[in-house]
Amino acid sequence: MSGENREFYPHGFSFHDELLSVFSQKPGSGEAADLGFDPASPFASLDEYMTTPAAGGDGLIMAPVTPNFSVSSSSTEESDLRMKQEEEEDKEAKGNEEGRDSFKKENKTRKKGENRQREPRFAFMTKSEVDHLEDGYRWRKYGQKAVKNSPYPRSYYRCTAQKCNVKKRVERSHQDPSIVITTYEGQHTHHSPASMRSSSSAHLLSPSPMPANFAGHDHRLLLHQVVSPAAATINSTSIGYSNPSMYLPSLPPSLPQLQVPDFGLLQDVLPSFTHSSQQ
DNA sequence: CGGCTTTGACCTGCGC
DNA sequence: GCGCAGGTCAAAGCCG
Repeated sequence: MSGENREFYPHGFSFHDELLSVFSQKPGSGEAADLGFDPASPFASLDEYMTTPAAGGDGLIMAPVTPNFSVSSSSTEESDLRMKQEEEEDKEAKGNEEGRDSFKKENKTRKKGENRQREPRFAFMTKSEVDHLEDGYRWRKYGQKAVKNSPYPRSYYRCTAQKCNVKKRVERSHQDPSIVITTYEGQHTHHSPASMRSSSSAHLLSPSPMPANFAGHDHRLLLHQVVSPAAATINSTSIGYSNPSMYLPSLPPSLPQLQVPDFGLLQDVLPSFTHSSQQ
């Protein structure tokens, strides 16, 4: 489906239009402040957190490409999304550690009052013409539901790899139909099939497990996309990190002059990228 | 024929 | 308890 794109992105990863914003949710372990937005933080909202570089922002990336675009919009949909994620964080914090390989049974047998096991979630918005963004993995659609207050349905995908329970939801913003909201849940237990086809880049991959949306992605491509909106002529995708510092401890020397209009060096936009601490 | 999408039904959680 | 919304299942159909 994206064979033509692999000429540019040999990982099989194709990008969609413009990277708008990236925000993540911490892995469900109760360590609320580690990777995601900390409800107890001094920031009144995730918006504020995201737009406040001083926050450190581990796990939260704001990388506007379009100067006019503001991730700090008061979009009710975005607010809802954040609220849901924060709620899920709370649930995760209370959750127990059970096997995750039979979520179906879990869902069907879990009684009210019990906390459903939640995988780490990671959501980001992408400006894209297509709903399902090519990310190097193979996905099987297993459901679609109409979303309240939105004319656009939400699609549910599951990774086709065996023993890989990564799921993702894809929905289009009703506020801005050009924006696709993708939520990944879980971690891949394997490498990106697309990346495996490219031995030249396979060494860049982190060992699994890794963020569902990121395994097999050369983050330099993201950075390149950030600074090169012109690349939108290629089908392009935005990428998010549950903890960017894990995967991009320092800027690759191959991209020494990354500049983001109005934001200076990329490090200034994505401070967590340059954090030396890793976890 | 295998893999994938579609879609209605079903289940669960939550608010009232 | 009821209704709503989100999430998932699974049968049927499509497609290469």
